[in-house]
Amino acid sequence: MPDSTVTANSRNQLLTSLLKLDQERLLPHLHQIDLLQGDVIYSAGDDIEVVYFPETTVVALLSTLEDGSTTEVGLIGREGMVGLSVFLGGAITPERAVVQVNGSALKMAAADLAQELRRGSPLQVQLLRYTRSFLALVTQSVICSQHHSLEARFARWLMMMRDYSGSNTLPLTHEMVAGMIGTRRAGVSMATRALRERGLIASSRGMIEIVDGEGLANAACECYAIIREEFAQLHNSQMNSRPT
Amino acid sequence: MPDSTVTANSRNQLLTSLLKLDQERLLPHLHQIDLLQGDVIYSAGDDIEVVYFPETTVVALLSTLEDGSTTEVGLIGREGMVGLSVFLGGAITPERAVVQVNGSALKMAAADLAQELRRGSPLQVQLLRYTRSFLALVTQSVICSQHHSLEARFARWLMMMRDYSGSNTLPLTHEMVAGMIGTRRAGVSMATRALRERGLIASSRGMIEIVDGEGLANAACECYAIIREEFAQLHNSQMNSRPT
DNA sequence: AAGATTCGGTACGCTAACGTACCACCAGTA
DNA sequence: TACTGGTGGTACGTTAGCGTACCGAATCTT
Repeated sequence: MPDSTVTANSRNQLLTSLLKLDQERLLPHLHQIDLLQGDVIYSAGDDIEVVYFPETTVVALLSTLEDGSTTEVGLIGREGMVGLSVFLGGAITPERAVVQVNGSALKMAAADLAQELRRGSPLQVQLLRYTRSFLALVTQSVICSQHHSLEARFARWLMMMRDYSGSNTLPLTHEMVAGMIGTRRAGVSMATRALRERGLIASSRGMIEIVDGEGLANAACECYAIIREEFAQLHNSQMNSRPT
Repeated sequence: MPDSTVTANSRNQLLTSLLKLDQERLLPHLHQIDLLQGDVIYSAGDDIEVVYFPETTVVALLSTLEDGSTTEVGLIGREGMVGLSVFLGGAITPERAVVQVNGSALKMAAADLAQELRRGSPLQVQLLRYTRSFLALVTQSVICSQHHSLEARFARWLMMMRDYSGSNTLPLTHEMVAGMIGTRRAGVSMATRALRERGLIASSRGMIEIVDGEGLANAACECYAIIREEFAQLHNSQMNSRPT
């Protein structure tokens, strides 16, 4: 597929919200790439040289402590960009970015993004909005990890993964999930059993399937609805500024 | 004191990092105000009509759950601005903002800020940088509240309050602290006793005093150093772009 | 000075989650 | 086919922190 169709067909909402004129200027700098689950896009402390606009892939930002324990602090899908730090005026990223769901993204050199922003691109406004939503997501995670039970957080996380990936079938080991929601592997196993016994999910080796989405949403903490609402608003504003 | 000296003398680092030219354009829109501990600047869901540039005051952003429990998600002092949402393209704030430390701030109508930004002010770059640091603060809080003990988080919080307020003597009730770090009042009382027995703090009714700052920093979780480093970098970049 | 209110110290039982460990099993590989 | 590493189920003792409650002391009010 020729590069010239990349942006027009892109499913990344930051890009599609731009005018044709602006999209075409970005085109030569964008390159499609397929990302695989487990790919490490950035390690903590890396210089960011490339940013990514997910189309169908989903990327997690992970924060790591001295003792090696990790927690996911944010998910990024087609509504956003991986490498926000560049936009926010920093060269390095404080978190690890790991691909959660196989899929496509468009990549772009950080320098090209910086130049595009310097010329006063409308992308600036879109990125500001996105930053707001992303900040809301992280903010909610603070109080969530403080006050909500493992099971409720797990349910929320599964629902969010479903929304981001568009699939009820998630190829995940308990170990991976544990690293995301910041608990032990054994804890995830127990939560999985609890949710399965309530008829909300099914699971097999390396695979979790959402059987009853509505029920799972109810099992999730309030944070799910709050975040969903925030990103629904972002989506609307992105679509509203989209060229016809 | 006449308004004309407000900006030049301001101790808000976002403002002092600007060129005289830009400062003078902002001047007519800035008004000094004294804030008192407990003042609620925004309630959750409020339309933001005014933003604040703290000079000596410290403001906390609080997130609240359905059951009424709260947790602080960020502190804002003279390095930043209260009302970031305006900058990020939103009109409403998702969190409550409450004054923690008596002091001065400069306030400005949100509309005036928006206009200033529309004209391509250098303030934009400063606010982007600040957003980056603030996001780093919130991000760290996610993993912190997930993995660190009450006592360590309490120690970190005290140290941050010391840094922000510039005073070792903090007028705080246990109840207030509990609302900040997201626990029970009784938990704060116990943590206070533990830290006092270690000779790190002293306390009396409505007052906590840091006796051994270095020791308290050691008692705090690693998050303290990480956040401190992030804001030290912000401070440097703010000072470097400051007019001579 | 008396009364009311806020604040802090402390205690009790309880539960979620931890760290760890062991085992069965499934899926590749030799 | 047997071996091996990754995965998930489950269990045990431990603990941090919860919810709640009660009381005395400090402070404010009148």
